[in-house]
Amino acid sequence: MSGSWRSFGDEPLPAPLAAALSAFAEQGYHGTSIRRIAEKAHLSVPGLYHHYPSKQALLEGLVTTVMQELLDRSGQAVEEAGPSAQRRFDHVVECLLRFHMHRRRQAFIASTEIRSMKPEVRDSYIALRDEQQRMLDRIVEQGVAEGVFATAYPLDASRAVTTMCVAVATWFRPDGELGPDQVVERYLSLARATVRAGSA
Amino acid sequence: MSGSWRSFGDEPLPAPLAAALSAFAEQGYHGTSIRRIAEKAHLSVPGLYHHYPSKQALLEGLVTTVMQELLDRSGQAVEEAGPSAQRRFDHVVECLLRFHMHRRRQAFIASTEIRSMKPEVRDSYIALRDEQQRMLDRIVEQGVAEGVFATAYPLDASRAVTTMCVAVATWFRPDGELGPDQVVERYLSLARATVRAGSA
DNA sequence: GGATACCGACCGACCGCTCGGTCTGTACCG
DNA sequence: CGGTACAGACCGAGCGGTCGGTCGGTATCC
Repeated sequence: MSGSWRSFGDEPLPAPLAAALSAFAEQGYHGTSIRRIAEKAHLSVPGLYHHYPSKQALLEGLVTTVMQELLDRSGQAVEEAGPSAQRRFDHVVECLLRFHMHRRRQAFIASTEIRSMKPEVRDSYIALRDEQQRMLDRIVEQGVAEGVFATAYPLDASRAVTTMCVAVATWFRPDGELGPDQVVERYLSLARATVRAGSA
Repeated sequence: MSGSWRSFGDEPLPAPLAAALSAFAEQGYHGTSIRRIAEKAHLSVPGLYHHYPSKQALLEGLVTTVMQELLDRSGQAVEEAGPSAQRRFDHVVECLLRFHMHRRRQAFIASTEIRSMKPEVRDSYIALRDEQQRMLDRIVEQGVAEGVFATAYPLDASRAVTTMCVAVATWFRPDGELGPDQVVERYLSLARATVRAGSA
């Protein structure tokens, strides 16, 4: 379906994951006790462990699904954009921005709790994250090769653009003064400038 | 002294702070036990408490000094730049970049452990951080007013530039393939592009 | 009656922190 | 110059409490 990467019907997380999400976002992984998560999920501690085998499994359940979703949406966004580097770039950046506004807490946890992941969880997360970065890298390189982007440092610019999009998750608030569409407009303009896109 | 904001003679931290720094950087605040810090400092637990009254005091000792130092250096950098918005911008960005390479672990902890700070520590840290942001905000606004920066969104561009400079602390490695001077050259170019500075 | 969904009670380990000391100086007194 | 007084630096042992996780159940549904 066209543009489906743009829409976020808020399918609810299972109660234990939703509880872990809000607790981790507030206190961090190590700062959150399993009892606090159980309490937020309206469950006893053994009740919680009936659904998830460990605290680490809760973190894993949050971060692997979220990165996979981002990757899927980005793939759709690029595919829909067609061959133009400019359009591909715009679509991926918009996708990154919308994702980090609508999934802000999951994305925030995934990027800040890397240290708390056990090696296998961390490795698979980083692999997905690198794949996401390379997707944008290739687009910027394509744009530079075609002469539509004029940056002298394509890979650094690509990383910088990703960084500023990801950082949106740290300050965006649904009830803030800027709505998602305004943020997309502004940050798309900034991202284009960073790679020195031809248009204004 | 001219350019003193550029030079980082590595004055060593007191042993307990150095130990806390490396432990917090590896495991995070809540993921680090006081015993682990004591071990790294070659001290017993009571020996550690002889120097610092609490675990929180170690965190405070790391984050308040580091933000104050950044603010001091930025002030010097701006002052040395004179009245030109372009030169002021360049100096502050270079200062941010060099700081986040040379003080990367302190800066990383300060920005990632905000949740772990007790309210008074957090409040004073955030006040310093905001002051740093406003310093760059005013420069970008000045540049836009004078017509040397063409960005349509000065405050968003200013935040984006800060974000990409701060993020350098998360990936820069002293033994990496890019040295500090190269990073400054590249990111200064990116930062100028982001605010649409007149020069190439 | 088996599977699913839970819970009260509990476990060993570890948490941040403190108690009651022991050292090694160093300063001053006679 | 020996002796006393004191302070800073440090530690073994252990405090009350919380941690992640588990055991042995019960209630409910198909």
